[in-house]
Formats: sequence, structure tokens, C-alpha cells
Amino acid sequence: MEEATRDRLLDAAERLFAEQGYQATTMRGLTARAEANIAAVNYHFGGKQSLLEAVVHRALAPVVEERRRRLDALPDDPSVEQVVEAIAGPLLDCAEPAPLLGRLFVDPDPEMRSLVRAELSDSSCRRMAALERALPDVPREELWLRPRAMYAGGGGALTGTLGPCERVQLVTFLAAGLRAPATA
Amino acid sequence: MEEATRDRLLDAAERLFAEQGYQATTMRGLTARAEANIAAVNYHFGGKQSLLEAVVHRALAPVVEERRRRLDALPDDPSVEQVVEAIAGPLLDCAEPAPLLGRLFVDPDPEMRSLVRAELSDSSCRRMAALERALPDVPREELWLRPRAMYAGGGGALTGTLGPCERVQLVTFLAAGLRAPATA
DNA sequence: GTCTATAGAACGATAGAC
DNA sequence: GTCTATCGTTCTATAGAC
Repeated sequence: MEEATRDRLLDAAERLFAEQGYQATTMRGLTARAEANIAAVNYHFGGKQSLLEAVVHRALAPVVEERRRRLDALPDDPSVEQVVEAIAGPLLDCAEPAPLLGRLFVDPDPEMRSLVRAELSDSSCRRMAALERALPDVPREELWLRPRAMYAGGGGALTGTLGPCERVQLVTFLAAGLRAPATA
Repeated sequence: MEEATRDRLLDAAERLFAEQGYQATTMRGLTARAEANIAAVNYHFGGKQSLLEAVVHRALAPVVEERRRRLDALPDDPSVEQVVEAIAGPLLDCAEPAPLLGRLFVDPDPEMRSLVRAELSDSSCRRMAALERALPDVPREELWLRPRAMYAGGGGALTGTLGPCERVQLVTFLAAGLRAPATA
């Protein structure tokens, strides 16, 4: 059986939002690519904004769930690399099938940022707890800046596709940065 | 004497492009903020796109020039921190007066990315040469990935304002990541 | 150089037939 | 559920008076 129109719309939106961003993507181009009617988005989702919410949720939910699973499965005394793998791994694993993910972490569009924040908020506490456990010597205030740079950096690298080799290199780079001694 | 209309347009564009991005900024809102007429952009620049080019050039040119100066002034055997400071320092110094700079390194908008690429292309060679000199033990292929993450990470951190203390912390984080041993 | 007025096109959304 | 047709809005850009 054919893919349902609703799913084709989600697929087209995920692709076009990833390539052009939310603002630059038009309902006309989107429905054309989904081979759906111009009115289909409003019928199935209620509007462009609601479609974005659905797309972001569909892309992030499995990442958040897999991250929670991996953080819970960490040993009592994890290495920094293990924590970074648990945090960034789920993202990198889904990056190729879902090219939207890279943009979600770097696009300054406030529409996207608040959606992503909301979707990740419960994941953020677990993430910081794991980092603090693995890096007890880094003062908390300094530890809060690093994931900001880390997220953006990982997202920026995700813009292109990342081979398995480059993936290990990225984890190495991030782990070494996180492990840096406190500055003062 | 009053600031010339042309300069007010540049100032308003720099601010609004930084806050909302290029696509989401309208000529109407822009000329209203600049207290100029709706037709002024087309008269002074020829169009919205040309205004963006002028704004990006005005924001990046002093950064590129200062970076070149600092890279040339590096000692023969520089530390990684010194190289990172020479690369990222000019950016961080201008970040507060020019909040557009942060976005220029993270916004996936292809319009902006190609402009930024062009503006920084000659600066990129010097930057990589300095990194290779300071990090002879890191294989070149691996060294090419790290600045990508580094740029995006620094740009992401630049989205908010960065105090002098956080600035040192960011340099520490980036330098430690760059200094990471090769993976394989 | 600065303004008004408007052209010309694209947008998101919806009403209503099928 | 899907379609056509269209409403009302907003956009960039420009012509032409001052």
C-alpha cells in the first residue's frame, strides 16, 4: 500500500526544513515534493507551525530515548569518552537517516530553538549529571559552558555526513576538550 | 551631523540579520528601524541581497585583518593556546560590538554560508598552516575535521555574550580538543 | 537623496464541491 | 480525504514627483 499522505508530508518537511530551514520552506514547495495537494498540510496538521512541531518531535524523540537508555547503562565510574558517546552517539547514529538533526542544534531560528529546547529539556539534566560525575575536578560553572560549545560543534560537524572514522575523531576531540583542566 | 542613511541602514541590517536571520528580516522592518524610507535600500545598495553582502563584509573584514596580523606575529614555535587565541581571539573581541558575528558561523542559510566562505577563504589557508605547525603530531586528515567543530562551537558560544572569564574557558576547551592525540 | 504610490508576485490559509 | 479556486496579506522592487 502507498505511503499515507500524512507521512509523505512529514518526510518532505523533514527534508526541506533540513535543506532550507523553516522560514524559507513554502507550503507550495513542500506539498509539491510530497506529491500532495496544497491544502493537505492544513487538513492533516492544522498549519505550517504545527507541521514543524510534528517533524521536530518525530526526529528527536528516538534520539532522546536512546540517549536516556545509554546514560542509564553507563558503569558507575565511566570514562569521559563513554559519557560523550552516550550523549552524542544517538545523535550521530541518526544523523544520516535524519539530516534534519544537524540543523536542529545549530539553526538560530527561534521557532526551532524553543521547540528543540522543550524536546530536550528532561534530557539535559541527565546529561549534566553524567558529565559532572565523570569530571569531578572541573568546577560546575566551567562545565556548563562546554556542552554549549560541544553541541554547536557536533551539530556543525553533522551538517555534512560523518563517516565512522570521523565519528571517532569527533568524540576524541570533544572528550579532550571536556577533560581540559579548570582555568583558574 | 546626523549619521548618513546608508550607515543607519547598515547598522539596522546588522542588528536585525543577527536577531532574526536574513530570510526573516523584511525591508519594511529594516527601513523602519533605520528611520529611513522603504525605497532607501534599493537606492543605496540595489537590493536586499546586496545589502547582506555589504553587512557581512563590514562585519568580517576587520576580523580577518586582525587575525592575519596575529597569525603573522606568532613566535616560531607557538603553543596551541597561542594559535587558538590568534584564530578565535579577533572573533571574540568583536563579538559584543557586532552580535552578527556569532550567527555568521552557525546559520545554515546557504546565502550567508557562501558569503562567509568567500570572505574567509584566504584566511583559511593561514589558519590551517598555523595549526599544522603547532600540532605536527596530529595527522592532517584528522586536523581538518577539528576546526569545523571548533568554528561551529565557538560560534554557538558567541550567540550569547561571553565574559572575559568564559572566554579563557572557551579557549582552554578548544585548545585541549585540538591537542587530542590522533585516534588511529 | 528622499518620498508616495503601486506594480507584480508569492505567501499561508480556507471555503466548498466532490 | 482530496481537490480547485480564491481570499487577504505581505513581500521586494520600481516608477516618478519633489
